[in-house]
Amino acid sequence: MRNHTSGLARDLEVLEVLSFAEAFTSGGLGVNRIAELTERDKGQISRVLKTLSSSGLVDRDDKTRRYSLGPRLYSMAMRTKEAHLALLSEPRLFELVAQTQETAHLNVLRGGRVLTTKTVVAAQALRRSGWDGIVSAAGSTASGRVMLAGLSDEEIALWWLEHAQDDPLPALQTAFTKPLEPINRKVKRQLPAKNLKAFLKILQEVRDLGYAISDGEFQPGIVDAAAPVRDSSNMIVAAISTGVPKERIGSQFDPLGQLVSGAALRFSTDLGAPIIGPA
Amino acid sequence: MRNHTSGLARDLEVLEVLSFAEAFTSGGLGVNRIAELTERDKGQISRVLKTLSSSGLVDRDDKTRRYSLGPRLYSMAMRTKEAHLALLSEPRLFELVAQTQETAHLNVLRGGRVLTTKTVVAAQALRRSGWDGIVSAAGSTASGRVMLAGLSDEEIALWWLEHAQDDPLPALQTAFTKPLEPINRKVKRQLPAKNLKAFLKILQEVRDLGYAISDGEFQPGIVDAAAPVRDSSNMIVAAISTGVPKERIGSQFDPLGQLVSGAALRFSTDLGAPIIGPA
DNA sequence: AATTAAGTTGTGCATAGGTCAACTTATTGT
DNA sequence: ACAATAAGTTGACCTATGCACAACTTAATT
Repeated sequence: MRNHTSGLARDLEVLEVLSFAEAFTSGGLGVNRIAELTERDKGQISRVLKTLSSSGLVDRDDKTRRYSLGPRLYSMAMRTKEAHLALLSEPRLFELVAQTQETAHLNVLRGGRVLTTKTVVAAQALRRSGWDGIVSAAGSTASGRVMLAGLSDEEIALWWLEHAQDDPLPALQTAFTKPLEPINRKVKRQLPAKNLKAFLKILQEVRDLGYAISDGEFQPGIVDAAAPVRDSSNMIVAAISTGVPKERIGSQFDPLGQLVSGAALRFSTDLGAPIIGPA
Repeated sequence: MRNHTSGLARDLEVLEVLSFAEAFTSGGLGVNRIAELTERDKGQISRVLKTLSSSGLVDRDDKTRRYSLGPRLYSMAMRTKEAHLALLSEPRLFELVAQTQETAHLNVLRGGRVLTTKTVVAAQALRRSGWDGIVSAAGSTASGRVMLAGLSDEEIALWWLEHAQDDPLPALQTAFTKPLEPINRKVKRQLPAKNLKAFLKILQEVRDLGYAISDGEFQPGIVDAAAPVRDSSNMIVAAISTGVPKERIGSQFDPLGQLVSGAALRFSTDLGAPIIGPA
């Protein structure tokens, strides 16, 4: 079968590059730099950027001739379902922060990874540039597991086949940091479970508990707890999570799990989820 | 001249359509509908959507086979927040300028440095052609201190270890533009505090006050005052600052600090920050 | 089960876009 | 100030891309 949209896919890489650049540079990137990073011809990149900027997805600074992500992107994003979820989740995340005194997140599942769409930090904390938009391998985070646990075993098996090998970080990010080296996909990552069977067993435990725990898997020394958020059709659409330093709770996971579960349950009812008794 | 990116432009129309639809429909649009709205072949639209959804820009509901705007859009937009902050801050900076008759800035923290992203100059100010884009060592500016004060002491200690030796000049920017050359760290700068302990003490004072003062540290003869800006997650995302010639206010710092605090607080509520009582 | 609608995949052929180079406009250095 | 170098834009050839149309597969409706 032929591809038929590889040109589009290539052009979208320009957006990816600009997205990463946003975090590291100010003032955007020039045509040449983008051409290098995407390994394409600068002439073509010049034309692609012209089109992208005429749509408003990227912004051109006429003075410096540099490009960065545009305002249209922002206004579009505000219309996504994730944006609504992020907005609506706010009060519940604040409640959770008040209870735990730790930073709380709202996460969604995208392919093999978990994407943080909203973060509420505890009063006296400033998480450097925030985790919003950061993705990580779904299988090794509490949030990922709690969302996967909502699937049937067959669906999980399919997911496993498709995504178990996904890198924990998007390949482009490393490509960006070391722009001259080819994308290296060899890096192995530690799966929380070596095989599907063990993974299914873990997810069964998650179902029984109602929440998931990650003991230092995502960040060393941090215990993460996550619970599922369901919408009005009782589908799991997101996860609420929070991370606590290991020394604060030791191995007393349950109280934390209960708090996170409570927050997720209240948010679910906000969204119109049916109230169900203890499963 | 030939067009060279009209295919891309056509494909971007799909995003436009989806963005438009987001407001009026729930559950997204199907391939056929999108093909109608864009006046294109449904086969091709099917393929375009596959590409767009594999990039995460659009989201496919496998159950209903409908497409809507995706989470990647949201995470990209979150990275542009800095740029939008600069835009949104304008009216509040103008207010502050009206009150102080001095130039006001919006600053963000980037690594060990403070970056000025927006400047509003007072009418009768000597034209310094703007500080925008200028970076300076975070520890020795009022803005840097006020943003660092939002961190816990442990996080500040980490920051100190990592960044206390950073040059006042924008190493990050050049490092990015010329990734192969080592960052030059030889330049010494004067720290406002010689050691971490003294620095922590200063930041504690900043917390108590609600604003930070820099008496001639940044520029000789200029007193800078800065206050923290918080977003809807209650996270400190920027600082508003203003500099006044020493002879204008002598050592009467508080009135200036109050003005800057007020401006920062109003801007914070613009951004949806929770209104909290005196901490 | 039959009918209709929605979505996906296959293939020839025209054209969009990749390559490379000439040109124009900034930036740097002497 | 000028030359030299770098960054960005435009031009033209030619092939791979993606469009049109249709065949096919899958889901919804009767």
